[in-house]
Amino acid sequence: MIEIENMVDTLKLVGDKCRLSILLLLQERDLCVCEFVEILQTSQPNISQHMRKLKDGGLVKETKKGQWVYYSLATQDKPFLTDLFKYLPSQKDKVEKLTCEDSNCCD
Amino acid sequence: MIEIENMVDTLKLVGDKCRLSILLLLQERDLCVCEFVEILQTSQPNISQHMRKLKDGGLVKETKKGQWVYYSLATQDKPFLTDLFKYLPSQKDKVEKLTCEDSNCCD
DNA sequence: TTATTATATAATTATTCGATTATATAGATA
DNA sequence: TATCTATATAATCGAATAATTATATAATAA
Repeated sequence: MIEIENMVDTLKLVGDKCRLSILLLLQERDLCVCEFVEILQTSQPNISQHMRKLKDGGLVKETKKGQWVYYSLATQDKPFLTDLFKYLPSQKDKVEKLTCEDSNCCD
Repeated sequence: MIEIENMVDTLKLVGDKCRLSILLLLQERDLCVCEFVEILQTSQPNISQHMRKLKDGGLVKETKKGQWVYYSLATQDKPFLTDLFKYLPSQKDKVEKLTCEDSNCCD
């Protein structure tokens, strides 16, 4: 059983188009900031600030690899989120279309 | 499958302590505005405005009975909400403690 | 009719929030 | 070393939001 206040905090985090998209994308594979920038068509600082909120809320964790920072899902302790994600469309195509993979970005 | 935008709209609605509490309370039984005011310890206009948002978002529907307006859940078409509510504590005790039921309120 | 009760609406205020812009940091490379 | 790249942080701005206060509406009761 989850306290209402804790649930509300998490729902506020996922109740944003950019952050919810980030979490769905991370279901496909770990991604770095520049990849989110490309897929979500927004600025690097915008992504960085959303990632900080998600990290503070315990929804993602980060791993530094050289100059890149890879983010991964940390929602194992929040099965209600996994339930929720099942109702939302796969972002597989978006991750596969990344042009980063063809260039010298993030490797 | 639900569009991300639609999901975000609904998550914004439930990502508020007062509104999420209202929805959980409505799982027990239909309630009128004055009962929410008593249970949630807030003002009547505050409840009314939250109810309007929930109604606009299609999460509740209203039934007028004399001078009272009873609200009920309208989440049959949103199973992901029913899933979510399962993780949250029952509000049965709060509804049962209503002093309204002993007085001339809401009958 | 007038008064009372339940609810809704409008106006206001304070706060929060998402995005942008500018700047800083830290690692990689020349 | 100096420079370039990826990311983070800080500052600012405007929009959205929750709550309060005041007022309106609508049904009931006296």
